[in-house]
Amino acid sequence: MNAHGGPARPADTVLTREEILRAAEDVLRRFGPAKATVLDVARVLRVSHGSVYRHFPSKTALRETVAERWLERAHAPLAAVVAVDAPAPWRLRQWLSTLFTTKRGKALDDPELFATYLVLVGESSAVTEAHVSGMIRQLTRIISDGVATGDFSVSDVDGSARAVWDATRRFHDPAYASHWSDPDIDAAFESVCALVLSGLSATAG
Amino acid sequence: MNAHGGPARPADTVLTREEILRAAEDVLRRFGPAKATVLDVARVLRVSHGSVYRHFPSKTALRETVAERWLERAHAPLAAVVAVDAPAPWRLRQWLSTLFTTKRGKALDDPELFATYLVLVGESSAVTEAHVSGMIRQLTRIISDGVATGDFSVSDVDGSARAVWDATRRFHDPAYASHWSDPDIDAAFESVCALVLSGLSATAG
DNA sequence: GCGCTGACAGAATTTGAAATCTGTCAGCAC
DNA sequence: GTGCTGACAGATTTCAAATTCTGTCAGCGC
Repeated sequence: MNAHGGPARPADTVLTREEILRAAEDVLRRFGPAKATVLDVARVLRVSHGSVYRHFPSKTALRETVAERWLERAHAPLAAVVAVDAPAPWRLRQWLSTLFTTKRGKALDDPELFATYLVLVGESSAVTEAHVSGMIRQLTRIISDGVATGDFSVSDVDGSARAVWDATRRFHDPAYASHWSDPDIDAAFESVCALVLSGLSATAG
Repeated sequence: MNAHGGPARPADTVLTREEILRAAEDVLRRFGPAKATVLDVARVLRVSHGSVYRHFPSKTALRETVAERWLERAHAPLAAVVAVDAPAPWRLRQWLSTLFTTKRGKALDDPELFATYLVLVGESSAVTEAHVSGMIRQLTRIISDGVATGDFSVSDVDGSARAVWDATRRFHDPAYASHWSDPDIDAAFESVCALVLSGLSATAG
């Protein structure tokens, strides 16, 4: 830490995108989304704010990139669940449960930081949409595996993946974060999970 | 209409709760939730604002009552679906579809008014909670009927009703109102409906 | 007595002038 | 040439003064 509270940075080194992103995360964590300014980021890095604009075309672009990185890091564990060698129903339940647990953990562990990233992600519909497509693609893979093995029986795999995503929104949509500490949230999650899994594996239809 | 734009009111009549509620709805429609004041309501009725406080203990209580009435009126058609003589799966689908269509209609027909009532309802968690319990009670009735006739097979009727409510949130939670004009919203609704109905009627599980 | 009024205190909101920030760019230093 | 600076215009945000609102209540008129 230096006099400005920012991380020491070699004075005779070129400024990198990565350094700026780290400083931006730092400033956002400390000041929150409403107060964090490009000037603050530059101050932490001990450069002029003009230098920041050599690496990012706008404050918005910088914040979008920070949001993107956060989403990537937060959901990294999910890809592993998709790839694991296990029955599709188990993987689906595991995937949903990991998604819920991870997000709830972040929300309850540091609510302020979570709220900050919520704002950032909410600012950029493009980033959100790309991220959601990725999530639904993972669901599609699990479901189509299940159909191949006979564990699942659905007519429209893409539609079902979308339906699973929508049906479980209460447990992954940050809009509901304030309800994630309800005492009966785990029971509610189990009920919806059971309903969804039963719906996919139904022999009737 | 009089000089103040409010409905004419007999000058030599006692002020009633009902008149105040109607005036409040009028003012909220015209000025929106942020600008509507008790003084405005009194102005429309051509009385002093002290008179309004003889019938409602606070501005909050007045707004809560307005919100309550709106929820009641908006969801009146649903009770009929619960009571109709038809197979439970049909009734459940009809109930969900009516809920979605009605709300979407209100949201798209007059977005400003819808947003106004959204704010009012959001202000009072007590009103919301009571309303949601009522909705889930209706779901419970349909599902338990279905279990009795063998159309549905679930171990926990209350839990399933809650799960159906949660799984269909994207189509009735006003937080999603901005997505209700998406081009593929009907397909998404059908997918979730199919998943839910299949999940309830599953013979496996 | 009964219903209503209107003045009042404290709380909340509005307003607009001052301060700060975003984004650009000519020019400096190496 | 390459990377950085800092002054600048226009946009946005802040802050405190002034207005408006909420909730109460003594008292008026029928």
